[in-house]
Amino acid sequence: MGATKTEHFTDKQNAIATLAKALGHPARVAIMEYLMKVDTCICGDIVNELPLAQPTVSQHLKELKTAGLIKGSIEGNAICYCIDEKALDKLQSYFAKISTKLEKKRNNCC
Amino acid sequence: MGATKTEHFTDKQNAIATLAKALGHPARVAIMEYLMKVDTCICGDIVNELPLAQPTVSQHLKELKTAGLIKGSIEGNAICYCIDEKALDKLQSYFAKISTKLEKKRNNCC
DNA sequence: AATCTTTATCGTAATATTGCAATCTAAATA
DNA sequence: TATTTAGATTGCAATATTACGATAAAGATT
Repeated sequence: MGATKTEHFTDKQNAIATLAKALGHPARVAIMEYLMKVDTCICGDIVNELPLAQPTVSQHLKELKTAGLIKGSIEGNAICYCIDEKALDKLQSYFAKISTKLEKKRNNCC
Repeated sequence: MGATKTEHFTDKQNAIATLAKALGHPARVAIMEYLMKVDTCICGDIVNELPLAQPTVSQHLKELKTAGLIKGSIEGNAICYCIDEKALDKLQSYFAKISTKLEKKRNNCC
């Protein structure tokens, strides 16, 4: 088939999967890291930072935006993209929670 | 094309992307959560927990294993899967670091 | 207004992913 | 040894992703 059976899983599982999937490509990780690095949100320039053609970068940006990881506001004829902290907080607290749980168990197995 | 240009990105970016990609499917998130939930690592049963056929689950397990998120040891004619903490630690510290950095900047933009 | 600049969208080719039925493998047990 | 059981592998169909050339849209600049 090829289509994910999202309806069989919980909303939370789907939400985490969506965020993780959005970061499941090195170009998108690179974009996030670039947006982190520049102190104020830079407009444009992302294309020059990446070894990919402009339409490809635009597509990756769209996916990050759809997933809620970044937001973009129009700034003249350029667009100002920056990180949406809410989504990253979700991921951060999710993995923090898991790490805490794992700590408690301390290798009950394997 | 369709093939990711991994060679253009840093090892670290590729590593994070690989881990994120592995969690980019709700079934795999569900598997991880199930392995978290059961106190000791249970052998088998994962198939019964998921709304997917056995070959499909087996494939998802393989992907999680390849990404380094879980490890499996043979236990008689069953297999004992459990979470590999190292990979989760990587993700946890990655997002923790990002969150700290974002905190410092406090919405310089947008 | 004509042109430039920046970003999005369309169309398409190459490749990857998802899912399952059928089948195989190997240890366990009858 | 024949059978059962747990899990992997194979093969295939449906769908998704990745990448880019060509082109469009819209504000900026000349």
